[in-house]
Amino acid sequence: MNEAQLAAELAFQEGWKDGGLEGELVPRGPFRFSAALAYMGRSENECLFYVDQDQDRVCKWIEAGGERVLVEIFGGPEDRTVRLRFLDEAAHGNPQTRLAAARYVWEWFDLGTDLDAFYQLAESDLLLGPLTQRFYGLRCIGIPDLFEALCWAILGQQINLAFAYTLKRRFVESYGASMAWDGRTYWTFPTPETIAGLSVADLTPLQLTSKKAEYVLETAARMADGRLTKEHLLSLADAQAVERELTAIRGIGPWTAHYVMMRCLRLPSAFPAGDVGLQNAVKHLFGMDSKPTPVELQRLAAGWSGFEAYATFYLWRVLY
DNA sequence: AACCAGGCTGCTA
DNA sequence: TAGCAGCATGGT
Repeated sequence: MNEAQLAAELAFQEGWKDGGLEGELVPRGPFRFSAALAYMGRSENECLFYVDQDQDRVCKWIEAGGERVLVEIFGGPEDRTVRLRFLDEAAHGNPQTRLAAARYVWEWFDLGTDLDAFYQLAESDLLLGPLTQRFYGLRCIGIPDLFEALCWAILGQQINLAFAYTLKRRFVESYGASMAWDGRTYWTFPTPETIAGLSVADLTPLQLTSKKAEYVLETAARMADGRLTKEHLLSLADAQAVERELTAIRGIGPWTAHYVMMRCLRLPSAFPAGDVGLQNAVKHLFGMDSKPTPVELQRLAAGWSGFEAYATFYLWRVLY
């Protein structure tokens, strides 16, 4: 573990209050649980967690520490913290399981990042300033599992988000694990081992293109045999090295690499410059009559140095 | 009913 | 190095 990772682990341990059947995560810096919930409820078709807008909570069957636990996640006092309630018995006598699940949620909600520095930068930015007020306390909701992050990005290439969610649902419901609770079915994302054992013909019926099927299979094979791991990517020296490593894989281009760096590896300078959504957000906010080019976007982003990932997430939030 | 969608590969010049 | 066709299908 390097210095930054050690600091992050210490921050988590400070923020996690285990109370047995329930627990609380206290984030660093500005945070509003409702901002996270609003983002997470953007698709009715989400299959990996269930957002209950009426009751202000999200439920997920979390895979952590070698076990799976069903967790209810809701806001704490004044919307400022995240509370966890462990619903099934797996976690009840097991502090290690609770710790692992809490660590997952901490990472998922990016609770270790202090937004103050980003907000300070945004204050003098024409584009970001208003957004940080509009979405105050919003964290970059992530995808802690590397295989899930890569697959989601690959599935979502060059199609609209609604269809991407449909593809993900078919993929998960075909090859993931499930459990039923309170009249609802909860799913975990398929493992690389499971997917690596498939062929293109198993995936095209889900309406993946044959190319996407190949990309997903290749990614699964690399993760199943250990050539590709999150730990290794995190150990690399800089973002460029990570991008090189990821784009060496067929089907993973700069957009997918940066998407994963942003939502899974949490590299603050990750920036999917060619992203259509990003272009549309900027076009919309500036009232332009055509989309900015990637070069124009890069010019804009020059002022966001070190915070490109958060800038991107806040810009995306405008659209959905 | 065109046109677009949170791109990538592989081929040209 | 830069440009571009092809992919291939659902949403709006």
